Amino acid sequence: MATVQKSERTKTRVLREALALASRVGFAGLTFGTLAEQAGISKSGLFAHFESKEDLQIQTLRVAEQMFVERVLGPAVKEPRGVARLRRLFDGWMEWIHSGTVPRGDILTAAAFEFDDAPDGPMRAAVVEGHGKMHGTIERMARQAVEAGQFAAGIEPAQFAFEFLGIVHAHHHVRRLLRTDLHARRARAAFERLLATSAA
Amino acid sequence: MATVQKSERTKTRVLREALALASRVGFAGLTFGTLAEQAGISKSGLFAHFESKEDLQIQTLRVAEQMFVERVLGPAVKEPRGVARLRRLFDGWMEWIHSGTVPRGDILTAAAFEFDDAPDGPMRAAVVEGHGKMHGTIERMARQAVEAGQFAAGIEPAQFAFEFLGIVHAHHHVRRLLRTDLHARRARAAFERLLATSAA
DNA sequence: TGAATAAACGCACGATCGGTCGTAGCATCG
DNA sequence: CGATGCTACGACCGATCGTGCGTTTATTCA
Repeated sequence: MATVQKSERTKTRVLREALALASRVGFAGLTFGTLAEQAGISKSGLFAHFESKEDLQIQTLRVAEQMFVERVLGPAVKEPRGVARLRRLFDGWMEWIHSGTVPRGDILTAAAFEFDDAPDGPMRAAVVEGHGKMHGTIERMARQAVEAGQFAAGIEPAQFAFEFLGIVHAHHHVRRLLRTDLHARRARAAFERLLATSAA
Repeated sequence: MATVQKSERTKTRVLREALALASRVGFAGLTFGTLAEQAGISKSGLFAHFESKEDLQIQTLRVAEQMFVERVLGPAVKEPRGVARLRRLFDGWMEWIHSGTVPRGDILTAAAFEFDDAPDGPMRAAVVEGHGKMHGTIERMARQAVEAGQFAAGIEPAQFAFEFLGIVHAHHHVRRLLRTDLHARRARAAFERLLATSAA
């Protein structure tokens, strides 16, 4: 028994450091050398846990996704279907961006920007898959709002999802570029306008 | 006379190659080695024209900006003030993204994504400055639309600019991530909705 | 044309990258 | 307790990065 292997605890700790590091310098800057230094482990020791840099990146991304689900998506789906759920998702996402959890903003959005033009590979595939899942989730929520009669019948859920993600990404980007939170209200206003013009 | 120095022509040619290269692999991937190879010049020969990598990046960015002004901004400002001008700007920008001019989409937007979280430096400053100019331009156009009575009096030009840029950036990003042009109509629909809800 | 100048070159540097290998230490379990 | 196997280590490799240096080649101008 006692399957809480020593190795497993080390790996968890290393992954936490990896997430922190990636959130500061991006996934491309997540190198074995710097991670080893930060985690207090030797470079070659890392290879006992990750078989390649790509593997390290993907596992780190998974950790981030898991945190996003716990802190943003989970609370949202506890709300009743429709507009309330969409609102909670947006609020949670904005909070996630501003929280100290991931200091430089939304690491998942950052990864999407980083790898949108990368050559094909497992990491890019993982990012694309994550984007697809998120898009599908928002689309489903929008459809439920239509079915509940909260959104007009003519509203296209996919169009709604595109614009929803666009607002979140725009906020993330401007925040990082200008290093100010002043645009949070712009994003919120855009979201409210999106909701208003979708209403039945 | 004949002040069209040999060097100047070489530099122009090299910069054209640099722009093509950066549009394929990003500004970070714009290395002296690969550029030298592509331009048919030696690595050290490049240092006769660019004193550092940062210098090379900035000069390449300037070339791109100049092209953007010629092909997108110029035609737009020939339209009458207000909605017509904004429409032309959007159309031109979408065309610019899809044109073969810069194969991988809008290199200026790409640069903004690449450097939004970079450490301070001349290149980041240049990108921020470019974003500020663009934002200011759109804001001004929106204000003129309000003054012309085409937009409602309550419309905030800065909010309009934020959402305009958001739509363009979202399109650029999704296009690169999913490698399809299917979302051009989503961007257009979002833009039309933005115009419609801004109308007087 | 010849002297002065500028452009382009080959070469090499130190740093850092992802990754391999042989080995020593320590946890795990019979 | 003692054997086994995983964890972590230090040293090292080849490639590539940005960037100097000293020299050769090409251009410009008197």
